[in-house]
Amino acid sequence: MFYICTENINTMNSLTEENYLKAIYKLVDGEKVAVTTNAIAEKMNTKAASVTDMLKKLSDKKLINYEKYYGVKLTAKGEKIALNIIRKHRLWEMFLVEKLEFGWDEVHELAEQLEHINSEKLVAQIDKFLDYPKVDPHGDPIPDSNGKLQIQKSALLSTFKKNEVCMMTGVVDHSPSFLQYLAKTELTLGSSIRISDINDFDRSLQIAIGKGKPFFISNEVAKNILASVK
Amino acid sequence: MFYICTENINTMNSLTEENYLKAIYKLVDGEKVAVTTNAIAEKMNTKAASVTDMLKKLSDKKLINYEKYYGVKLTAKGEKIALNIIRKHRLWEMFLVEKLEFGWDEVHELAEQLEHINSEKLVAQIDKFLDYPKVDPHGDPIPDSNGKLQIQKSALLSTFKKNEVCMMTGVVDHSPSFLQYLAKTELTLGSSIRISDINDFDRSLQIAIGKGKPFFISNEVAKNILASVK
DNA sequence: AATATTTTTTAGACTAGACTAAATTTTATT
DNA sequence: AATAAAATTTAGTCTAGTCTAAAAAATATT
Ligand SMILES: [Mn+2]
Ligand SMILES: [Mn+2]
Ligand SMILES: [Mn+2]
Ligand SMILES: [Mn+2]
Repeated sequence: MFYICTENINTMNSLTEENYLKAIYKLVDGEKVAVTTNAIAEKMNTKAASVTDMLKKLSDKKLINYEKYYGVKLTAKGEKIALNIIRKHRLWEMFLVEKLEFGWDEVHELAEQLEHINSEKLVAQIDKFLDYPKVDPHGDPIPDSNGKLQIQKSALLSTFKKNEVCMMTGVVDHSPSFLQYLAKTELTLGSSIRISDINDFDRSLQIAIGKGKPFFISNEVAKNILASVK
Repeated sequence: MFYICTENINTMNSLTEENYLKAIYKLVDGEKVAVTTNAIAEKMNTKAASVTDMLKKLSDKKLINYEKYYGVKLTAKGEKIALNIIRKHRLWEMFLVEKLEFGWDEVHELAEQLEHINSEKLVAQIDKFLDYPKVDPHGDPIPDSNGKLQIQKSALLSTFKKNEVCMMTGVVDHSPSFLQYLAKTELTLGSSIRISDINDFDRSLQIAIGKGKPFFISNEVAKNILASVK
């Protein structure tokens, strides 16, 4: 049993407020625990005192439930706004990669700007233009216009066993350097990965993509790749 | 003889600073006169006192030449920044109309937001995606990446004579209501217009588009349509 | 040339969002 | 249970951008 927010979320929230809501959403990450002031401060690259100020404001606007010294949770409305920003972020990333020849390693910062553009029609049309994609260029799911999110059940590539075959569905680390590294291999979203060997000592893997020739990846890399059983 | 700015314009200017520069550019409008504080205040929907504050700041940044009580002119660098914002505005309008099924009457406000997105590559790719358009959906010229503007020599439709044939190249009034009115007629950019009659009393026109049947437009409308001799 | 009007600038105050330093509350350790 | 450490909030300050009211300069009118 859970509640759905039917309120109009197209109210005026500042760019800063939107970023705080998004940060809180990402810190909650499905778990039901309250998010701490320090965690938000770190994520937002700001100081705890600034966060406290903003929490009061968001609380006044009924976008979060805030209890002093305890922590903070998004209200249904706050969560819906956060999901809408994430929706826009991921649609823009998809647009940049699919239509404007951007690499998957160079879209995030730009999407951080574009996600704050305020136009329902624009989002709807971009969505249509891309033919309603379900995931973004990094394999992250795109919330629908109601803020509903398709949860995908993937596991870290490092948890698969020898001779298993799986499909790459996403990445954990989104840093340009990691994405650029992957771009130099055959590891892309949708790749069929066969684990041909696992090194007992360092947990590094020998893998093969489709019918390609096998190559090595470190455990560090394998821990940052998401895959689903085929 | 005139000077070209070769300075890097990709410095950090706030959204507000960008809007002031654009407002000043539009108020200069080719003429060499200085722009007044009150004119800027009116265009920016703000008060003269606020304008004075901003003029000091832009002057410190060497983006305008500001003399107290006299008025203000853009420096070469200030003008280049203004033209770059206008370039982005018009490219975004074109993108919205050409690729996302927006009407020409509903893109301006959205472009006011999008023009402040900061990414050289994004602009270059949108330009390429649109196949390097020369004019925006309203017939306004799109500055190139160096800030060079193709000046088009058009005249008001109200200045043409009976039986003359011309081509519609743009609009003076950009308001949604005027654009929506035009959208209901056959008057669109590129339309071949023949002036079949001019009413002496109220200067209203009887015109025909291509081989279409003639219809009337008021002098008020004719004064807001730009056309070039065919 | 003197005076009135308009335009522009200055002075002082406000808000959003940030910061530092100090106070308070919570949590961990003895 | 007392004390130390960590987390959080409060208090006070700062900047960008806005405002109103008053002062100063420029322009128009007599
Ligand atoms: Mn991203
Ligand atoms: Mn992404
Ligand atoms: Mn426009
Ligand atoms: Mn336009």
